[in-house]
Amino acid sequence: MLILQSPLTRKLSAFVALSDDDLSTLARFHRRRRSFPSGHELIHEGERNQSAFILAEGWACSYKILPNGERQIVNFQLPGDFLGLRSVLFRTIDHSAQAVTRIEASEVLASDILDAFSTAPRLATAVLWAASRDEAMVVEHLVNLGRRSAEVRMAHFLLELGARLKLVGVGDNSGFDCPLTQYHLADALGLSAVHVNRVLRHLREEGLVTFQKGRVIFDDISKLTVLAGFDPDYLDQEGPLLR
Amino acid sequence: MLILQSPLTRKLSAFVALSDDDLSTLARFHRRRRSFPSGHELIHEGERNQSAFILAEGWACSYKILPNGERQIVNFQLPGDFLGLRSVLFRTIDHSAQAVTRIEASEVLASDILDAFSTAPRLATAVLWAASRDEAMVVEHLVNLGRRSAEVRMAHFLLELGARLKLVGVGDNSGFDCPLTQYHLADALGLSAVHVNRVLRHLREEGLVTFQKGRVIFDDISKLTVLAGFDPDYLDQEGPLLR
DNA sequence: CGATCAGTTGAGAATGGTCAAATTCGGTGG
DNA sequence: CCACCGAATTTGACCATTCTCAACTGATCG
Repeated sequence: MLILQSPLTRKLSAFVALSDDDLSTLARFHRRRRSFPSGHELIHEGERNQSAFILAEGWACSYKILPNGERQIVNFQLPGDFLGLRSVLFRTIDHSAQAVTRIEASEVLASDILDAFSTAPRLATAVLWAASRDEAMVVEHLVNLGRRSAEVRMAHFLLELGARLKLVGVGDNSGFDCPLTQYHLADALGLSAVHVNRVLRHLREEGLVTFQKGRVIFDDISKLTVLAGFDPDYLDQEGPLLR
Repeated sequence: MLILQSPLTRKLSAFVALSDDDLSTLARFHRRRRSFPSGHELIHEGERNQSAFILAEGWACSYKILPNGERQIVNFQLPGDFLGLRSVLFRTIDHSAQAVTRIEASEVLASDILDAFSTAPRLATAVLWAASRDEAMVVEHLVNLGRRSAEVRMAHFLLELGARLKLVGVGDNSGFDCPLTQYHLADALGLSAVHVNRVLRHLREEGLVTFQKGRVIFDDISKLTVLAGFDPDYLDQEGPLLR
């Protein structure tokens, strides 16, 4: 039994009860662990045979660049999340990913993952679960972009980030430390940086949230939750589904 | 060796070379095949222990309804696509899905899929691949909503739909039959139905695409592709990745 | 032959974008 | 400690895209 678990192991264990064999296979994913500076691009859109990464420490984001140079951030990754998992199953990768803060990440080769799948089927199921959870977040983000106003969009985004961080054990209902700039928010929410600033000011003046100096403070989380139409349970997992 | 393959089998075979065992496991997914009328809701957001479906014939869409009653369509499903795959791995399903046309679909229980995973690891990999392909489409859609103008968004959407249908063998570069209403387009693209109408008129007047009477005609597909910044290859798979 | 639903069009309003110019803040070198 | 630099944030004025409301057309169907 391992005492010190990686964030990924902790996450997957919340879904499936993993055997010792599964755990040691997972441990092998963490051999090539390295550190990358803030801003470093780990995954390059269009690259072939790109390997994936498991984030162990820090924040990252995945995004696409449009022909006109604009950027759309698809999601942010926190410790325990995969980076570029789709590159394992596709010849070329369809998005880029970069470190938001200085990060620690383990490189995982496509063959590592595919081999693990054939020998450890429960692990395969667990990884599919993790991928589904990612997709659920992307879907929620898509709804956010398609049908919510800038203000509600921002509120929803900050609440979701807060919920994710709470699950990982960082931050609580009062707020969280947040290394994102207003440009990150703009690129994630499909807004201009100028408008992000105005929306943040308005939310602050209404006494709902404060985003300043690398910290998000939920001044009135219940009002904010109502405004955003946010379901606080949607990422929650009430104990392992598979035993 | 089966002569008549299901659309799903054909799709998965484009990615992994499936053994006869895999194929017969896959065939078992198609026992409970049924027909549903246009508009029927097969998957209900918030439901527990919801089963999934494999679409065999017709078009469907998955979507979320917001507190204010607005709808955001996340994706359209064509023959060979899964409906509600995430319900297999989550206790409650986070979106709804309904038939756009009259459809034929096979109900698949969560246990069918999870059992198949433990006995047929290649199939597990193939399903993860299909899920990743779905996610790639959702990501592209997200970028569409976040960073493209209504006109470019529409152009991109119609080209993508055309590309998917071409892969399935329906339609070609000249156009395709399309059962969607302008309301479907509005709910998918995050626009009002009124604006959808204006955008379609403009694209038609510019001689780029015509969307009328259940048919999409690419009047000038190369100009349209440039306008949309569309990569025609992004869904393409050049022969099986795993042998 | 009404009723209904998808599609069309116009006018005015609102949301969010662009451009340009401050201002603040965290370093960094002297 | 202080002056200075670049990056991030803030604000104002004006503009563009898209929405809303409302009315009208045309097809289909019982």
